[in-house]
Amino acid sequence: MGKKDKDFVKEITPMEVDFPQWYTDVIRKTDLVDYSPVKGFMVIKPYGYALWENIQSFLDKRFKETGHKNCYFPLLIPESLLQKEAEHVEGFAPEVAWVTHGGKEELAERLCVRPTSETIICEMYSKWLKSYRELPYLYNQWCSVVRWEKSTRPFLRTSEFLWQEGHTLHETEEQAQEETLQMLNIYKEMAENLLAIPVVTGRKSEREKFAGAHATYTMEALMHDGKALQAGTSHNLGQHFTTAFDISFLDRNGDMQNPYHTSWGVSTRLIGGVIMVHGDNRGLVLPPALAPTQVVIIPIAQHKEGVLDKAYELKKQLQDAGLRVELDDNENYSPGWKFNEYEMKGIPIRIEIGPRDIKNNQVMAARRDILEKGPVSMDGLTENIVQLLDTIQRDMLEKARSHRDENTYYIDSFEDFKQKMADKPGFAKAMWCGERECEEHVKAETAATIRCIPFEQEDIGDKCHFCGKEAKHMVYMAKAY
RNA sequence: CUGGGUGUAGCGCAGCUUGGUAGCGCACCAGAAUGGGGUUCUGGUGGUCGGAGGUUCAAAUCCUCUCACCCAGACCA
Repeated sequence: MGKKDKDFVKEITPMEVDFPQWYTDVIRKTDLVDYSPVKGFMVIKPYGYALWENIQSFLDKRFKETGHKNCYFPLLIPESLLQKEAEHVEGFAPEVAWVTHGGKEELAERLCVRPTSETIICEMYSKWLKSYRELPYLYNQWCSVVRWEKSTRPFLRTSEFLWQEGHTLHETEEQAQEETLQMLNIYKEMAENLLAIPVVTGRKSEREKFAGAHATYTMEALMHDGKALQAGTSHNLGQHFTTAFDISFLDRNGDMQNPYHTSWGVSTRLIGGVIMVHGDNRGLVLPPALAPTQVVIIPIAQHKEGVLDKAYELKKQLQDAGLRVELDDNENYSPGWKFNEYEMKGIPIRIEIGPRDIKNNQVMAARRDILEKGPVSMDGLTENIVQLLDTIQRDMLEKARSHRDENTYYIDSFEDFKQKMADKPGFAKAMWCGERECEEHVKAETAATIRCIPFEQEDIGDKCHFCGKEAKHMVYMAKAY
């Protein structure tokens, strides 16, 4: 197997030099998005959208398997509805876009462009729900939301983003909690099995939780530069909204009661995560399960007798096995150009087929993740490629896990923490007193925040590593996107 | 919102100091040869210099105002 001599391409700034620039270069050169005329709003181009579609189909299937149904609620929400839950409006008001006119006439009541849909959905739920017999409500919607962000970056933070939001109602507190954790687990399964991104799961601190939630659970991933990305959240909303919106039902005892409520969502931000976890200096690296094209076939010296025929035959053979295959027979580009192009786009396997291979009853297959290439016999080729895709998927998850573990460390003091955050950002495991004041102090000094209070607690001390008071939880700390 | 920076062809840039009517590379189009790691040659298309106003015989270039975008903070999926 021959390894590449060059580990970069000229259009992409190496990530060691300037990670944010590397990110921007990658998304632009690989044709995932484009900037629109409106600041902060991105156009998702076909290649980028295909990634989202694959995330959608994975999740949509799991949502339906767990009894959820899709529906659609309106884009605009009357201001009065947004006001109903105090904590919620306080959290979202600063980033809401408002519609004030219909045509030339000023509206009697402003309408907000949804930043999330709890309020409008609860308003409708309160009209619908009558009896415990109807519960649980298990609804989800795929839509976009708008949050007027001050600074934006494609996929990671845009003023409008695509997501799904699930909104469920339950008879009991226990059922709501169970639902909240079930959905978080589905997200985790998706992150690891589809995106090949290992995640840490746990609960958010009071400061970091969703505005209006009883408790927020999160999955956090570590990016290549050592910063954390909140990759999905699931909220147990308790009765906060159902009380505020007067959603009630007659329970089994004939008493009026407010149901328990959850909401959960993941967004196109996940695509930014995939880029920053797996990408390298040659561009994107896509896990096979997610890749819109899993195998690209490049014919070599295609004008020569039989090359193209064989290439098309191969394409059909692989497609029949259920693989997503592309064949590039554009004569205007050299093979070398195509190699670079498809590597940049992160396609997991490249197959080269030329006169020499045909003579030897083989093809050349190159792995994008480790940039290795070698001959593979035509006999049993499909099985080998299917298996290779599987191996790549597994290896990518393992590689990301190793990277995360290598960049997760224990600290022994606040000084030590500051030092480590400055030298080599990553996840720091620390003991914390549980107080908001302490958390805010740490953030002001280090820009790092509590990413989560992990489900898997470790006892690494009695005292808070930041203020010295009695410790309540072990937490993951990091600088975040 | 605070601090810094940049606006000239689709992208990256030069020209501005010392005003004279716009140029280079890539991309794109046509043709030919090439084809196992960004192939070569030839010919071509495309902008009036972010916008407005001013100075001047003459403004990409000088002056004033304005808008947009980028980066770093603060705020956030």
